[in-house]
Amino acid sequence: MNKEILNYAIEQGIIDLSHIQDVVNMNKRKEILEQHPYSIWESKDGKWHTYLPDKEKGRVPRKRNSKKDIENLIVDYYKEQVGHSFKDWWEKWEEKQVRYGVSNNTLLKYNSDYVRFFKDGPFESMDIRAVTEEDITEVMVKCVKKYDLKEKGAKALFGYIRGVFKHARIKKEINENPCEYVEPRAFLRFCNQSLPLLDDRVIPPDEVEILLKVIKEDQQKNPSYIPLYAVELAFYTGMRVGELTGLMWSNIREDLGCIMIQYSEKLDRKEKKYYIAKTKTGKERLFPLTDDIKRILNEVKKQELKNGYFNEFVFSGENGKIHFGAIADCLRYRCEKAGIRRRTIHDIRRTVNSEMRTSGVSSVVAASLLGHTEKVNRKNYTYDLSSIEKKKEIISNLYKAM
DNA sequence: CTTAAGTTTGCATTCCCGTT
DNA sequence: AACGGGAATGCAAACTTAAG
Repeated sequence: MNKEILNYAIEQGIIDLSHIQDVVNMNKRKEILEQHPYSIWESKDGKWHTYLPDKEKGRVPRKRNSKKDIENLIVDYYKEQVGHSFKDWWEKWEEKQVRYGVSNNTLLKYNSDYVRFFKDGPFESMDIRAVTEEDITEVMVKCVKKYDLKEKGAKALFGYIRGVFKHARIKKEINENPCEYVEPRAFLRFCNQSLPLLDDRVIPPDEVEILLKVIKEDQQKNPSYIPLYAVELAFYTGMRVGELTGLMWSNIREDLGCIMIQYSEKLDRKEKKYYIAKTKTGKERLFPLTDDIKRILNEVKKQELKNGYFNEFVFSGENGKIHFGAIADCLRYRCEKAGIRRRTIHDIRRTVNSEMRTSGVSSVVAASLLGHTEKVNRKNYTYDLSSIEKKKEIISNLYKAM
């Protein structure tokens, strides 16, 4: 509401501030009663009943003469907890994280994870001073089972809880951190242990062939649809999707015979704004300008000039530079069209690397081309794509040199 | 480990084209 | 010109994974 209108209404006595206070209190009361997990009922003798949470017994019965009295009891109980609940300390921890400078994207993730794991759950209203390592283990086991969490997910969730308790410990709300007594084994053993299949990570050669064919066909049919060229370029460079949309014409260094992969387009999900920043590792890298890449870039430039899309960014459409969603979606629809399972730009990245590695390129060179460390290259990007014939050849030659 | 980039999912919106 | 159905494309929240 407009501030002047509000002030005017108060001055004129149209709005009475004391009434507003009443409304706030009523709402707060209503809110407290709504989140109370136990029902409120009247017994035959006209008495009113409910339970209140209890850290030892779990819950304790309570009885009063009227509904109003029992509600007052509940409201008072929860008011007592104010400032001490897990929820309150989560908020304090989050505020601290903001002060320490976490990004908006991370903040948004914290919030969505809170809703997912804690909202309306038993943990959020618990008095943090009374939470024991058993309570935490119990919550962890419940969440692991409920959400079928993998080990990483479970560890991330535990990381949140530990962070909140650590903060509470530093602020002297609690004397020791119960998380220190939690045995991760107790919940990790319920984690989903399944590993991703090879086909989930890399695109097999026959599907690469089909996709490139579909892309070619669509380029002929709809040559001004720029994302098609970006997907094609991904197949030749293994670039990250943000790097593709962050690519500028000034990065195409014909003089050096290479592409300077320097920027990455990112999205601030809170502000809903795209921005250009450094690549994920913060480093620039050079990628050779091959004939295929030159061909793609020339076609892009030609189409953009023809349609009036041309600007400083390599991949631009009628509304200016395109965003990574367009490239990801473009690939998705080409897959559907080709009748193969959905693939992502990152699948292409893994495929490009695995092709290099299975044909004998060292991790030093592959990692340098893709812009990550050798360790990351081995851990996340190297999959066996060699055919059984190739393996046969290798095994046949095993002792030839001796 | 924590931080944040990337992917998935499920619509919403726009485009296209044959039909009224 | 308006309609309508299906395909293509765009978008955002929810979820997974990469990488320091």
